[in-house]
Order: sequence, then structure tokens, then C-alpha cells
Amino acid sequence: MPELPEVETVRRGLAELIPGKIVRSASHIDSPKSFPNAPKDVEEFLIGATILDVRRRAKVLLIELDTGYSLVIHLKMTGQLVFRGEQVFGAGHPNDSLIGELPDRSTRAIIGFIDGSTLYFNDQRKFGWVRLMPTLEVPNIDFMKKVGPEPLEADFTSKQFADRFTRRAKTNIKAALLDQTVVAGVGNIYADESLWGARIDPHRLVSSLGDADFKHLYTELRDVMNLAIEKGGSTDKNYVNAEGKRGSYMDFARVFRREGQKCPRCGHEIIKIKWAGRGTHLCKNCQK
DNA sequence: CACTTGACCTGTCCGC
DNA sequence: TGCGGACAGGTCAAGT
Repeated sequence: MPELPEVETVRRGLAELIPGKIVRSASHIDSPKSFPNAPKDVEEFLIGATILDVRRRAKVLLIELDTGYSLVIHLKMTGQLVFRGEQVFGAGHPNDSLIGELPDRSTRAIIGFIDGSTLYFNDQRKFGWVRLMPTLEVPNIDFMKKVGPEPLEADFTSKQFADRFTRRAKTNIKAALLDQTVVAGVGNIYADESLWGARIDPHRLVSSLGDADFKHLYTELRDVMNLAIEKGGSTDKNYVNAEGKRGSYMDFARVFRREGQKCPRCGHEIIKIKWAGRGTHLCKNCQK
């Protein structure tokens, strides 16, 4: 599920909701991947800790605590981080909420705060994880050492973008875009959307692309991700923000999940194929 | 080192 | 209505 825009949307929501809160309790329901070092570190560095800040690197969320530890969270395909204030019974739920009463059957971890509010980690497919570790050790995680630059940083240039791909010259552009060590945060939705925007066929070999192609792709990728953040991300199936609400980028998608519909640029039919191991959406007529 | 494929899980949808 | 298979937003560990 969550790619950079979705994780960033969750981060912004949590950053408004939880800094300053003090952890009262923490429990993992049935996910062995969550809190592998529990209970020792949980008792010592999580219970009683105050939330300082919520940060993001690539698709990873970092909840920084005043104990020198951080909660490091990856939502993978179906993870959700949902904050609930005091329970209001009988109030019903807003129409744009995808989830009801919490915890539910996909809840894997629960963090309670002393003011009665709660943070739920839900994950239907159990690929995601929550880890508690010293904040200073976070950059030493293998993933953090290998992951590429943040594509939306103001000082990230199209030249730097193009240079990141030289290592993957012999593979196709879709696989290279999905490679987190090339550029951080691109997933299946925004790979397809940005390739359509840049009129590039996902089959194209990286080595066959020129400067103009990379410049175009760089611009489209940043535009589409910024738009997606503005729209609160894409809710295809499971994704919700920190308040349990859906994002609306799918209403603006040009090719993703629009197979059988007309290309908004040329009117030819959008097709869906299997490519780079993923469902891939494109317009054969205007992506070359 | 670069590249591809399958594995990790649960749930849903589609065709028979 | 039931059942098998394909598929789903992401990484990893293997294999070549």
C-alpha cells in the first residue's frame, strides 16, 4: 500500500496528534515481528517515554522518544497507523472512515497514552513491522544505509536523479524506479503514473533513455507525488491516514487501476500487463 | 555487483 | 454456494 505520499500523509497526521504524549502501555497482539526485543526494552525505553517528533525516511516512519529510543515502523502493503482519542460510544463513524471499532482483527500492536488516547498498528497481511531501537542506531539499519535520496527534497536536481540510474543501465525503467536504492519512496502506483506523465513505456531499457527523458520523468514524478500528498494519498484498498480516513488521489489517477478506460491524453485504451513482477498500467499509444 | 524470481501473509474477487 | 487460482500499494533472500 503505502508509498512515499501515503507515509508522508500519516506522518503529518501523527505529527499533529502525538508529540508531547506520554506512553502508558504497549502491547503486541499476535505479530512476532513487532517488538522483537520486548519486554525488556519496552519496559525501560517505551513505557513512560514522551513522544518528541514524528519523522519519515523513504517509506519508513520514525517516532522519536525522549528516552533516546525510537519506534521505527514500516507499513509495507497493508499497514495502518490509526490514532484514536477518547472513545465516544454511539457517535458512529464518518463516511470517509474505512475502519470501525478498534482494535479489530488486523490490529498487531497497541500503544496507549496516559491521557486515554491510543495509537493502533493494523496490518492485514503481516508484512509490516514496528521496532523499538536506539535512535542513534536507526541510520545503521541495512535499509537506511542503502536507500536512495528523497525525491521531493528541494535541493534534489534532475541531474542527480538521472545519475542515480546509471547503476541500473541494463534493466527496464519500471524496475529501476521501484528500486529503493535508486530513489526513495517510489512504489507501483506512482511508478505507473509518472511513466505515463513522461510518456515513457515501462519496458524501456534505462540505457536507452536520454537526458530529456530523465528530466521529464523527474518532473512528472515530483509533480505526481506532490499532488498525491495534497490529496492525502491513494486509497486503493486498505490505506488510511492517522485519523482512519481515506486519501483521494485515485480520483485523479490517469492510468493506475484504469485499465479498459480511455487514456486522458490520446483516447486510446489503457491496458494492464504484468511487468517487473508487478501489475503495470500504460497507454501503448502515447508511451514510447 | 546487477538482475530476476519466489517467499513472506491474509483476504477478496473471478471463473468454473 | 463452493472451490481453486490469481492477485494486491513492499521488501528480502536466494538463485543465475
